[in-house]
Amino acid sequence: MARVNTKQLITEAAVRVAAQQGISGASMDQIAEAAGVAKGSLYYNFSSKDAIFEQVMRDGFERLGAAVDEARSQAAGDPARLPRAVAAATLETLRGNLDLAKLMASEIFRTDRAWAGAMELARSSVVVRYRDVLREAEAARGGPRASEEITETAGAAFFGALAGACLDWLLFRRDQSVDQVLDQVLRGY
Amino acid sequence: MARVNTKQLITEAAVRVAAQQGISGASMDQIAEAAGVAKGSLYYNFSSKDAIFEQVMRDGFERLGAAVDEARSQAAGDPARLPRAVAAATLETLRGNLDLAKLMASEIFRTDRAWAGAMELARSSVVVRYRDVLREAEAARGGPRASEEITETAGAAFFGALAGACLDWLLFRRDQSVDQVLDQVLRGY
DNA sequence: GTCTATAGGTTGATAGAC
DNA sequence: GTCTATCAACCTATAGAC
Repeated sequence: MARVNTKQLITEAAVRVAAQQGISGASMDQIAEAAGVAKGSLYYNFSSKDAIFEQVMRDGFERLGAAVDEARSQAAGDPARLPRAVAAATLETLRGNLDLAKLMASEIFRTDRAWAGAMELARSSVVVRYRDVLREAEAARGGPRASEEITETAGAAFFGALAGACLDWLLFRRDQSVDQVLDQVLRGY
Repeated sequence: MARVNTKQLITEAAVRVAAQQGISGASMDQIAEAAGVAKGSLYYNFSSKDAIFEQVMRDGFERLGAAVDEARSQAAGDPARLPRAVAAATLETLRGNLDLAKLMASEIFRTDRAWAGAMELARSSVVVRYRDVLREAEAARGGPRASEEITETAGAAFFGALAGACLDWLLFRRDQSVDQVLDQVLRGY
């Protein structure tokens, strides 16, 4: 067994390299160098380059889903403020994993990758979580009609608004606080 | 002079190929074949592969900006319905250029490309348009405070919500009408 | 489990005929 | 202005030593 988790060393290096030049632009040589291992070790720990990035994407959505779940359980008693709590947790997670967030943004609508099926499952489970958050908030404010009217599409829009504002913030206008960004995103939610 | 616009033939083919396999995955051989010209003609009309995709991105943002401008001028007399009019124009434009929309989504937050500077300018001008739409709508409904409180970040969030919902719709759940998607996205705007 | 060396295939770009 | 032919560079993946 390895002294450190070589698999994790490799996926973290893959994220760093791919954030700079995209997945196709990230060569196995560069990933090996960034991870501090030989290229042969990449192929011992993963069956292919695709397998590395499938793991990267899986980890990313899992992390995001866990952050949303945690925010939901913490704000369970106050459904009116649930959207803001979940939005804040999302922004913090993306900020703490900026390289990964950029990568996920550039891959989320690609249907050609070898790992597209696995990614679509993970993406869908996150979108459903956002949909449920909007439903709970609507129910709490006694919305006009039953919350079944809020579909996955609304969840995708909420997620898109968060991701779009967050990356605009972190990449192009960093001189804002989290609360300022939240205020801008949540006008209306 | 060529009998048809070879440059346009090439950029359109580049969009089709790159929508399937990404920009890095799109080879010059494939683009030439899809355009129905020889590879040498690619290099006669464009200085490099990067130059082709810089033109592609420029065209995409220009098309989107023009659609927003047209919707704004048509809805000029009714600022309360401006967001929906602009949102509808955005969805229709993305739907009519789905390959290009996928490509733009996967590139919009990449800062490593040779054409990143040009793309950031184009992206910013589109975000400002959405911000202005939100400001006009807020002013029309006599919003709590001056519209200066609505920043580019809100514009980026609005754009993100539209793009996120639209691509979720067109790629994963096509069994919806434009109006249904608009209803989901605009809850709150 | 990690390493080095190399095979095998693809790519972006150029040269020169027509 | 478009074509064909070709090259040098690069990349993924494998083989085999340690």
